[in-house]
Amino acid sequence: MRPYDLESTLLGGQAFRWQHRDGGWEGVVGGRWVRLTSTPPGLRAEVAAPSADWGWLARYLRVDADLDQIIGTFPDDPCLHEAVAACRGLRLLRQEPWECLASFILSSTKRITHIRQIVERLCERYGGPVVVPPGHAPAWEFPPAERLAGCAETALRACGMGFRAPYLLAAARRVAAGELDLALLGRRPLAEARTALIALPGVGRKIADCVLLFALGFDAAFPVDVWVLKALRELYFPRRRPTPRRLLAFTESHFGPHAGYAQQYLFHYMRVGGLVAVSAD
DNA sequence: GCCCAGGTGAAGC
DNA sequence: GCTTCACATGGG
Repeated sequence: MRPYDLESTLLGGQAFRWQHRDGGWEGVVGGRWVRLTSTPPGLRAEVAAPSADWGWLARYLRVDADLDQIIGTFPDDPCLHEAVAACRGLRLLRQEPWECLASFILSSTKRITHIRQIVERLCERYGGPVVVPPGHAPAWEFPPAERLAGCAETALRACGMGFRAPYLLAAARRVAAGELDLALLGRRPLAEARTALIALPGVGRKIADCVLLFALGFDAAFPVDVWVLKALRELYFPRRRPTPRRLLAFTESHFGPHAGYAQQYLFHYMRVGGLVAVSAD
């Protein structure tokens, strides 16, 4: 297996439930408790309930993704190569669409640590318990849309999500009612899937692209948040500030078919402070 | 106390 | 079309 960096992948702002414990990463995938450890050149997974087939985990971790091939499609651009070199083994996950959508609805103007807190509170209160190893602290699944659709807005607010509560509730109701079929979106063209997501209140281009990229398999999606915006401006438009329209056109044309991977490398690179050294040159 | 956070929607030029 | 601002909440 090619390099797989669990820390930058699991804690880098794609998913919000993984916890570092005793040298491993513990989380819940598809209602199953999992503990992952890095055992170069591979990964080791422990589960609490017997599992005959590991397809669900391989799919989530995208272990079949050929990282070298993907990086090979990036433009020949020194800034991007520097970002890639700085976090070798950073991967994209393929998350459950509902969990991903709900989590990113909660993400607007929130720090990653705080998003994690809100999501965990939501799971503790409304997610069913999952099987954990004997003696292990309890763990919960991510609450299904049907469960949250039945909650009062005030109950959701009590999880600390503030003005995002009505947005989460509206999304849960539409998914639970079958008016929005997230699995189906993954089989539609990117633009169509994006339009369907943006139709939800509280979901704009950025959150839609996160869901397209992190859950629905659209590697060309390119979420632009404050960090990536900063990276794009400093690296590619150092002189004058581009209009949002022009910036969008650039992200859609410059980075290639796996633009979303490039985005994640830039995001991670900015957050660990790598760009400071580059722009100081 | 003040500032800001993996944004969005509405209102103002 | 582009810019500005409110929107809850918690941590630095």
